[in-house]
Amino acid sequence: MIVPSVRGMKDILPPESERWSALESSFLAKAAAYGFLEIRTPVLERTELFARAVGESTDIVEKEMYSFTDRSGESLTMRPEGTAPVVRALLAHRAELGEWPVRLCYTGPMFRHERPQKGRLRQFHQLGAEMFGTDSPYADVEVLAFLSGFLAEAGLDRVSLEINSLGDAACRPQYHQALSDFLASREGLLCEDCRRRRTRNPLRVLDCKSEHCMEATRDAPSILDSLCEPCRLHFEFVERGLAAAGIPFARNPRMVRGLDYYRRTTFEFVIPGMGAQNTVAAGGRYDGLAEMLGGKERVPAIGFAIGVERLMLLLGEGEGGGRAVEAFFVASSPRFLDEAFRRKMELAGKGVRADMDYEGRSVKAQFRRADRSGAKVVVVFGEAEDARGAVVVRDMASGSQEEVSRDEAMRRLIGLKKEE
RNA sequence: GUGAGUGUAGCUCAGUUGGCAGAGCACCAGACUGUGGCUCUGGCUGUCGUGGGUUCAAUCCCCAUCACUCACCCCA
Repeated sequence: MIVPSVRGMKDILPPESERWSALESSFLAKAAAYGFLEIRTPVLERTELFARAVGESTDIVEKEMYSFTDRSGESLTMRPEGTAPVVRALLAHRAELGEWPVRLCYTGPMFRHERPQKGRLRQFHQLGAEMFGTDSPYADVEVLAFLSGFLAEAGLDRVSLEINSLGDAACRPQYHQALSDFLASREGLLCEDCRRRRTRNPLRVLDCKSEHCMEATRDAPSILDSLCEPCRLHFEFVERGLAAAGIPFARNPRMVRGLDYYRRTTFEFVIPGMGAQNTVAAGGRYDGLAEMLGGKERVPAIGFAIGVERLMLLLGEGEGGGRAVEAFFVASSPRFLDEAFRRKMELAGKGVRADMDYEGRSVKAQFRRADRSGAKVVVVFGEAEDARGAVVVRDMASGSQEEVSRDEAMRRLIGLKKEE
């Protein structure tokens, strides 16, 4: 009985793994072009970090964290998201990271104990970026331009960007109160879930998919109408910036985020008609988080995360990597295996991939394998040529072949690689 | 956490109203005793997810369990 893998955790096999690597490198390259350099933080953090950053009463902290007590009695948690660890690292290494703004990005696995579903796993992966140390809405526009540019370059079309503002400490409480009062007046019309949400997290009611609730909240007060002057100006600046950058977007005053730390700008890239998990990337501004985590100074910040699995889903199978085999060596007799093997190793050392059959199969079978391997040429080590120190080089596409010296054959194969 | 569906050869699936299981593809060998892709011929492979129960007998019925899928919830 083989040991099964853990629920919701998947092996990523070639050639899919090749596409993952390619996606990650293109992300890091794009990030570098915008000034974001990679940070690698531990997968494990103290549970307290997420409890404080993400919010005690969020679903993530309440029931989705992989937490355990380690041998020293400390409660540790496998990170459910990437922002809190990066902020923690920023505060710990403030002096080493240079002047504001500090731009960091990351890639890696995150863990949440949810019921697995299409586009949702227990170990999933994110590409993320965070920009620290400026309140300027230019930062919001920059981060969105980076994200939107990356998604487009990755080959994603049909995405739409939705933006919203959650206000700040000055205006959000008033809005909460206003919304709460409104919902109280409509209590009877709400679904069971929403009645519960009404007191705990009123914003969620606006996001309910139930038709009754959507109807009942049609004329609910909008957060965007309740913003204080600074928040309103900030939001409008971001909108103008996006327009100037040629990035299409839509306001969505009902957009809700699952983490408590967001302030002001929030955004999501969604794919219409992709099923339940239609958010491929999301983020927002979190100006208060550094202080919540014990930072002495205020560090305004904005960032995003992209769901790699969801992005891969959208990009489809694609061509998929896999390294092409340049040449396949056929040994017409087992006594040529040594020679063929030595040549194969020699080519590998030069970065050329050759393959051969080690099992002593018939020439016919070796050719069949050569064909399937996709090799451009087959090199035959045979009796007749051996006396002359030569081999037969066959072009698999055309079927033409000729006899050349072994050294010449090697030179050609190395040349073949260089032509690409 | 809730609900529904699925789980049979490497892959995609069929199947028996309960009697120790099949197809296609793939794979292997052969159809010229050094040469592939097409065609033809032959061949190999399964604890019928796992553990119990009912039965003379279960892959097919019952219970449990695990995994996967989809939806809800929530989120990347």
